[in-house]
Amino acid sequence: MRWSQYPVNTAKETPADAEVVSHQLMLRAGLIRKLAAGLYTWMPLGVRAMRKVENIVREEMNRAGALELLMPGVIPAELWVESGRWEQFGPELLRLKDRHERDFCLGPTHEEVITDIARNELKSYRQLPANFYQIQMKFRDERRPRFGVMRAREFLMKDAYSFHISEQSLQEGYDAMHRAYTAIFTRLGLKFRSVKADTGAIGGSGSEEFHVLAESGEDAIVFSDGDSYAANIELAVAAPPATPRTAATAALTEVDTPDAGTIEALTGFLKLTADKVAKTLLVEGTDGGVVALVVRGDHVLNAVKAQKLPGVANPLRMASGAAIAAGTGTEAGYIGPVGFKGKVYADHSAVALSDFVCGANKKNAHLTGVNWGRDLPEPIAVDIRNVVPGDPSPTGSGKLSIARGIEVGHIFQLGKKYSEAMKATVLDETGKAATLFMGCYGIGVTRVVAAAIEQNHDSRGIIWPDAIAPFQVVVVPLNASKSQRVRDTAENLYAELLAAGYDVLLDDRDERPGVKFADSELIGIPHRVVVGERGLEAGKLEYRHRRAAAAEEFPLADAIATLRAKLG
RNA sequence: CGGGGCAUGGCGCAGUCUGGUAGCGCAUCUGCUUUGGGAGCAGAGGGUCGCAGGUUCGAAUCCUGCUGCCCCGACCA
Repeated sequence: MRWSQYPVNTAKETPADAEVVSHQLMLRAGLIRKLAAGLYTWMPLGVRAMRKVENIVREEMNRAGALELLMPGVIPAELWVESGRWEQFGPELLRLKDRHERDFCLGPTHEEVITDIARNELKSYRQLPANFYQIQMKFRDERRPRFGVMRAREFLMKDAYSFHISEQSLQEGYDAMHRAYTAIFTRLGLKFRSVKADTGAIGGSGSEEFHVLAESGEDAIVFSDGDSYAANIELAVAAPPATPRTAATAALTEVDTPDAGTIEALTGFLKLTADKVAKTLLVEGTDGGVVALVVRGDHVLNAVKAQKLPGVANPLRMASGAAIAAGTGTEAGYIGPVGFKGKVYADHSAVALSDFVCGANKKNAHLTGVNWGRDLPEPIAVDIRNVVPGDPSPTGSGKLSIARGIEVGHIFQLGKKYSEAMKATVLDETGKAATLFMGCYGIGVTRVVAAAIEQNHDSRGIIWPDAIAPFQVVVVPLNASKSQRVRDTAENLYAELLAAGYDVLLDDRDERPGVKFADSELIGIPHRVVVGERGLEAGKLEYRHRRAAAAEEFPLADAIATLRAKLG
């Protein structure tokens, strides 16, 4: 491709409304243009990167035995009513009516459609297992689209669905997808981890997420340095402390703590550390009352864990000011479990406290020297906090660390959730109808592109991994208008690289060297060859990798062989 | 959906408080010079100041109502 015929408008200035680097760089490099909130046009350069990801995904899915198909983006409501999700899904599902006033939605995911296909097309256990996938634009009416294509409303997704006669076959299919995903992200050249995950709204049993590691990632992922344990923070198990609670030594005392309604203010006022404080949070219960959740002052409540507790409303809702007053007689900031009449859950680490501090259920007052069993009943000990770095691994070996990640893939064992609701069965060996076991497997293709940039960039711009780069190599002639020799050499090299099968970009624009260097670095082409009069005098060209600190010269005569070695 | 903020050439902004002929930088176009790290000079084109009302002799500026967008907020590929 010739740059002069390829309208990429690069920008020196960073667009004001772009928050994260990948979004900024994608706009500056002219990969995408915004049409509306969460809706982007992929410009030619961006599409090239997107297609590279897409093709690797396609190849590995095919290699794993999955079959590509393509379902409609617009889905009739009936299928969603049948699965129960027309009611459940909420405002993320964009609903619309056709000219006959019939209800439709824009597909945010395609379990319903594929299950309908499966129940009509799959008749016998002999046809199983089967795995269908598509690569398609999805639409989710996100409550808050942000970070450019990272969380867009319309995005390209690879979604796969597998069907099985048994749980064991499902497990095998799931494992095969895990291997395929590992192969995909490895080939893409990204640093990634898979972690155990909560199944969330889609439902089902086992589930793992694939995260591209990046400082700016929205998700916290947890892994052990002692073994292969890895989970996202929502699921990561906070093990009970190994050392037992120490005996009570202090007497229960009420102290005045004016305006100490936060842990920070309280610890400052009482001159103690937050791990001596029991923080009490009131949440709505299933019976209309409130439930007390107690965690240590230095810990954070984990909503996903808490809302699974018996008696706690799911999804988790913090109690209103009125409910707090009714339940405790005070306001948030001074709540404590002593004398609380409702159900009290406490995190293992809070249960292990002795002589601790908590709210006195009286404004501007706290209790010190509090001890479970002596001053109040033993609470129900549970795991309701986020793990913190240094916590012991729940497997017993090693300590946990926390890293930031961007979720780019998610695999689920759905079980019979959809096949049961939609009556998808096949005949088994005995000729009886058997409900299908299902798995589903997603990769956010457009998000992978953004995540790759998030993980691979510097102050000058994008640094594409070779596998994703829109062009592998850029040929940069310097001051070509002044030199026939530079022009001819660059043209020849360009032709030879094309003939050798490389994606090569020839910067044939009549621009100054600085502009060309800056542009090719901004758009992130990993390999660069400079053709200049200076080098040609000595029969040399110049090569530089986007990550290299300096350029290296090589003989013009060996150009193709040298570049083959560099480009792979 | 709550809370906060912003809408002025393609992009980034000033001008609004205190009404009086719409400006700057980048980008674009033309010419000359320049050419190993985002050039210089000279010139040019491009904006019904988000939309609709209102106040006024006069509104980007004041008032009212809409709309769009951005940021913060516990489930997303």
